[in-house]
Amino acid sequence: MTYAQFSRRARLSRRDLCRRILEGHRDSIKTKKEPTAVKNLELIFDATLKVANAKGFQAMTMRDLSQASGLSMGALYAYFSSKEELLEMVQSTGREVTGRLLREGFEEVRDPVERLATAIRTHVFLSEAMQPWFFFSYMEARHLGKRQKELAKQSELATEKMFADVIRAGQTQGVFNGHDPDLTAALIKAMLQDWYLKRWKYAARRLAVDAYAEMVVKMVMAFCLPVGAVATVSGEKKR
Amino acid sequence: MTYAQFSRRARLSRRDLCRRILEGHRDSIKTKKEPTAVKNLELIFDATLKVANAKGFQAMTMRDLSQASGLSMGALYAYFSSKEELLEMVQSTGREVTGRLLREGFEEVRDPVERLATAIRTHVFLSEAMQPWFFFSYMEARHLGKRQKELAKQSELATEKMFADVIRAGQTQGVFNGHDPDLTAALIKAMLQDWYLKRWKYAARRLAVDAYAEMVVKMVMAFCLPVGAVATVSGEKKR
DNA sequence: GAAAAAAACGAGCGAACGCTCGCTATTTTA
DNA sequence: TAAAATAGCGAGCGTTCGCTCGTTTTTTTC
Repeated sequence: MTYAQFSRRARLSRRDLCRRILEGHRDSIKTKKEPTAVKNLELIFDATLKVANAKGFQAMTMRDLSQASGLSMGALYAYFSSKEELLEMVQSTGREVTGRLLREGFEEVRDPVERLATAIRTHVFLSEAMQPWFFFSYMEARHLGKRQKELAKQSELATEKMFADVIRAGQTQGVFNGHDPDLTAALIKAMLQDWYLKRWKYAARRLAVDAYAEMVVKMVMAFCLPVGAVATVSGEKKR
Repeated sequence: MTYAQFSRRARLSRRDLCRRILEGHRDSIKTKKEPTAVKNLELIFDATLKVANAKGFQAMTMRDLSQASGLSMGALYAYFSSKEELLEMVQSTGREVTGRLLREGFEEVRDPVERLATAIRTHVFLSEAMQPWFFFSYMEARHLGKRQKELAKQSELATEKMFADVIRAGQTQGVFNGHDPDLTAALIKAMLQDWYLKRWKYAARRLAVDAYAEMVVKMVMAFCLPVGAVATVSGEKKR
C-alpha cells in the first residue's frame, strides 16, 4: 500500500471528525443546530491545533483561540465548559480515531511479514494524515488530569501490544526470529513517532512519507527475519 | 562498555555542572560567593527539573519554584533575570554537556562496528545519567525564543550527523551496507530518544539501561551489516 | 415582516501571574 | 564587636489569565 492509496481509502475529513465529536458531546454543547455546530467545531479544532502546536496548549490563551478561530469568547464556551475540557476533547477524539483506523488498516492481511509491514505503513500514513492531532496528543499528554493521563498511557500500550502480537504470531509460525516482541514493538513505535514529532527535519530533507515508511519496514524486517531469509517484503514492484 | 563503567568514568555530578553554569553567568548572577551560589544553583535546577518535568515549564509558577527550591522569590531572581532566561540556562547547559561527553565517549574507538555500537551505548547511558535534563530539553524546546530554538535544532542535527558520519566511514571501509546514512541516523536517534522520553514504560517493565542499549545496537547492526555477516558486535562475553 | 428563538458578542470580574524593591537577617571585615 | 557588605525575604505592583453574562445580531417561525 502507498500513502495515496491509504488516504483515498481512509477518507478522514475534518468534517466527519467534528460530527463525531458533536454526537459525543450533544448534552454539553449549547448550540442546537447541527450544521452550525459542526462548522464551529471545525474552526475551533483547527485553531486549537494550529496555535497550541506552535506555542503549547498552556501558553495558548483563550483570546488567542478566539482570534485564530474567528469566534468570540462567549461563542467558544458554547462548545466546552473549560480550557481543560477542550484539551480532553481533542485528546480523546484523536485517540479514538487512531485506534479504530489502525486496527481496520491491517486486519485482513494474514501473512505475518506482510501483516507487520502493513501495520507499520498504516501507522506512518495515519500519523501523516492526522499529523497535528498526533503531535498535539504526544506533547500535551502530561497536562491532562490523572484519569485522562491514564487513558493516554493505556492507548499507547495498546498500540504497542498490537505490534507485539503481530510479531508473536509470526514467531509461532516460525517466520520471525526470537527477539523479545514487546521490546521490539517499543522500538518500532519509537521510530514511528519520529515522523510526526520531527516533521521539520524530514520536511527540510524533502523525504516523502512512503520512503520513510519503507525505511522503517526494512529496518524492522532486517531485525525480525532470520539471517539468510530474503527480504522481499512487499508485493509491490521495486524500481 | 556497561552503564556502570560509563557512569564511573563520566563523573557528571550536579555540583560540577552548577559550577560550570556559574562561570558562564558570572556577570548576571548577583551572588558573589561561589559556595553559596553553587549551592543555590543546585537547589534551583533540581527544583526546576522536578516541577517542570511534572507539569510543564509554562505551567510551573515562580511560586511553585520558590516552594520547591526553598528559596524566596527575591533570592531566585538573583540567579536569572526572567523565567525565560532560566529556561535558556537549563537548555544551554544540557546541550553543552551532552555534546562534549558524547564526542568524548567514542573518539578513541576506531573499528567502525565497535565505534557505532559505542556511540549508541554512550548516548543511552548519557541520557540515563542526565534523564531529567534530556526530558526537559526535548519537551520545552518549542518554548524557547527564535534564536535559542535554532540552536536546539542545530544541536539535534549535529548529534545525528555524528551517527551518520560513523556509518559513512564504515561504508567507505566496506563494513556496512549501502543504506542511506542520514536516514539511518535519524531512526537511531528516534530509538535513543524513547529511552528518556518514555521512562514510565520501561520502568514498569523493569528493563535495565544496558539491556535497552544492547537491543538498539542489535537492531541497528542487523540493518547496517551486510547479510551473512556474523553479528558479534561487542568484545564482551555473551551468556 | 413582526415576534420568538438561537447564536454571537466582548467588556468586565476575581484570581493568579511574573517580577520588584524596601526591608531584615546573616556573614565578613577591620 | 561595631560597621560594612552580602544574602535573603515576601507583600505588593501592574498585567494578563480563564471565564461569565447582559446585551446585540442573526436566523427561524408563522
